[in-house]
Amino acid sequence: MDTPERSKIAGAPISKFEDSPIFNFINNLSPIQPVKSVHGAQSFPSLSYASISSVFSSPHVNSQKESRFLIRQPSPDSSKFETSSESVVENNLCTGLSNVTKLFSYSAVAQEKSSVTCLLNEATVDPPDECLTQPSNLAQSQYDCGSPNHNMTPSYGIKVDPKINTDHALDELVPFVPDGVERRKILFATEIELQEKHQQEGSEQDVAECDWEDLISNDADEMLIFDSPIESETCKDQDENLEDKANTLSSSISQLTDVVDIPQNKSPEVSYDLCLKNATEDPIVDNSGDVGEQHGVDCTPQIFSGTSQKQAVLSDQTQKIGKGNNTCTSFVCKVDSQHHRGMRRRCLVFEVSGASGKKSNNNSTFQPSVSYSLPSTGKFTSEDRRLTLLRPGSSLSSRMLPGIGLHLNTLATVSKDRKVAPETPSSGRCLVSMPCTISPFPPLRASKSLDTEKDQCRGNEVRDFEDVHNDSCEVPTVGVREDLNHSSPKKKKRRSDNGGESEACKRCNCKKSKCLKLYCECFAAGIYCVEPCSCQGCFNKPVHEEIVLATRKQIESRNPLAFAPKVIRASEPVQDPGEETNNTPASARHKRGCNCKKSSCLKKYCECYQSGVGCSASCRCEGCKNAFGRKDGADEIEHEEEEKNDCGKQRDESDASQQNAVAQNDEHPLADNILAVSPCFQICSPSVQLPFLSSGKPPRSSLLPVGYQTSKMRRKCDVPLPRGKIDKHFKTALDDDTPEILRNDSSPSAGVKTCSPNGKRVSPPHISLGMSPNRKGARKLILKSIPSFPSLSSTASGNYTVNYSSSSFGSSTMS
DNA sequence: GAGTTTGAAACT
DNA sequence: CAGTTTCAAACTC
Repeated sequence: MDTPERSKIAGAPISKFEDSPIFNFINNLSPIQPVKSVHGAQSFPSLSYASISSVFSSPHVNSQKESRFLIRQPSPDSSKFETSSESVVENNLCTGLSNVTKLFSYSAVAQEKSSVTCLLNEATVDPPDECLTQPSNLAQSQYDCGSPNHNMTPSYGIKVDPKINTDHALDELVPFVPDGVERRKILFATEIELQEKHQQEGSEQDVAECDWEDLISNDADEMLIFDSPIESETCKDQDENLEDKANTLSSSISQLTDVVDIPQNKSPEVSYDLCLKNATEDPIVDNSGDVGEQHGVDCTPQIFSGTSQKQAVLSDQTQKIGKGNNTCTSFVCKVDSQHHRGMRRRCLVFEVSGASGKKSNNNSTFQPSVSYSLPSTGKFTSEDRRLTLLRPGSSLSSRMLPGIGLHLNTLATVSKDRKVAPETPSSGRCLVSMPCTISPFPPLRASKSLDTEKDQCRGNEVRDFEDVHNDSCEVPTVGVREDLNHSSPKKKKRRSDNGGESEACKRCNCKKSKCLKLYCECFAAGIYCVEPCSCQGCFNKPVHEEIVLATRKQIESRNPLAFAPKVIRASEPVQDPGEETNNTPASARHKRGCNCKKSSCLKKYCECYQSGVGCSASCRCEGCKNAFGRKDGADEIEHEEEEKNDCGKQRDESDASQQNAVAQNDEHPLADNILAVSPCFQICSPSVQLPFLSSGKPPRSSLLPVGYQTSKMRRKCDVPLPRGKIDKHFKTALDDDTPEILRNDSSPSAGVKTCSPNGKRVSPPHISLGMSPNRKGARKLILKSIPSFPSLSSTASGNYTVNYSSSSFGSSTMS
């Protein structure tokens, strides 16, 4: 907390670090050379500041997540926890160890590459408060790890990661140890020296740093509140119980650890150093305990990050342990119990982030739920986080992310590489959630604040994703930050919540479909049902992933585009990056069109209206009065009749799109992103502030699949729209001989009609999954939805971030 | 909160 | 492909 401690950390710990095998391991693992680490150390203080801003500026999802995980990961010390509960989980995950290791290594590399520092990443991810808090944590951990530049961070994280060390990387660790220690020593010494110099040189900076630290310390204190002795005790008790249960399982793990010869004694120190914040702030907390908790916490994400199968395995293990019913839940619970402290940390962080530090949730109790300010349900999954971040009703709300789910999951499963958000399965969505999908949205939101309630809701969803994503990937996005600031840790609310938000956020309420049919919004959106859902007999949960996937497959077999976004963007991707893409919903059209007869397309019964798009020729509606664009071509909204001359409906559509775009472009980052992305994105990004949206949640389908534009619609109007921007977009779109899907997903104009004239889709390849790299749109999709890297969620998130930035910024930033 | 309306999804 | 049924959301009271 206090700077003095910091000094302590900087100085005293060194020996400990050196001694710790983890340290050695980290040193060995980190591709980065010690020098960098030193640099990082120096920069660290300053970086912390800069990082915050920088974070906003540039989100490096990958690095963040990874860094965060790495950082948080407890030292091997907590042999108990690790061996017991975590070890079990880890064992299950063992298969994934290699992956994890790769990820870490990858992350390390990526971090090096990425300018963003770990701090930044986390900062971005975490709410401002969190940032403050984290800095202390990170400061230590990260600091130790390396410069904020990230150079060291990755390696550090890797090293730190007890799991890897004990479980997977044992072999690797052994060899690394020797060098690492000395390196670390040198690095730390250098860092210390540098810091001292730095302090001397820049008194001002120091002051600023001190202030910052003070702030952090303050925040930390608040956060620490959770760490009250009582909590610690309870946690300990729980931990003991868990340990007992897990002992059987852990025996094998302990053997592994023994083999590794990781000095537990030292490990605590290391963990302490790493977790400086906790340790410093919370003297009460046992180092080992902290470590263990951290492990648990940290590990969970990693575990989750693993494939669904892995998750399942984990869940099984956790069940054995005996804590939660659901795999996710159980796992989470276990983690919580075992790693209360760690959870607390995390929770604190999240809370801070979510609540912007406001809420300390008060959870006098230690339970993670509390710490996360999660839903009372006790689920801890990403959803919870999402909830906390999300909704709050506050501007922030968070993300929907959770949802990202199945489809996302599917994608994830398809590309195992993407890993899921670290989140636990409990939150199905979160767990399953595809980090990738998530990541993209956050930026959107970030870029644009969601004003409308629905938008918020969507935003919440998105945020959820973000949160999840962030949690896993910790993408630093300005928007996220904003959200965080605004967001209260409150759980996301659904329909129950009043106001548009509630609607937007609401989940399904299926009673007979088991949430395995398109009736179910969650399922249709490709996300798992979450707590907020009031569905009955729901199978759309991570636990039933197989069923869900099978069902999904079945449905897709009937209709390949069943899960594709229902709305297609009319506007094409802006040729000029500078120009705004008219991604607005208005420009979009419903893939199949509506069939309204009584609602006149003026109510949400109408999918077009619900999606905020005008009716198109594909609509079979009667008495269309769609405010977003009539089927006949007359736009209710400020349609410019002049322009209509060009192309009847299309023109109208385009007009509407333009107008809407003009009005909404900024407002709806979603449109772009969403369109580009998959339905999942839709969920995430509902931020369009359409009137209806404000009142209600945007239909998940509302998001346009990027690639699909109704070719018919466009072709009908060969003539470019009168308006330049739109015209441009459309031109591209119109030109398209190439399949629209391929052309662009994200691009507004690219929107191709997914639907056949019949209204049934022409099945374009799944957006998320495959996309030919050739096409811009496809490429974007790939980037967004699919993590290029096989790596865990972090990578995926990173990809998304990139996309996001591009999409949010009009694709100015290219992926 | 219950009931009705609506239109998509699913089924035949 | 059309008609019907089922379903859940949207809406109303």
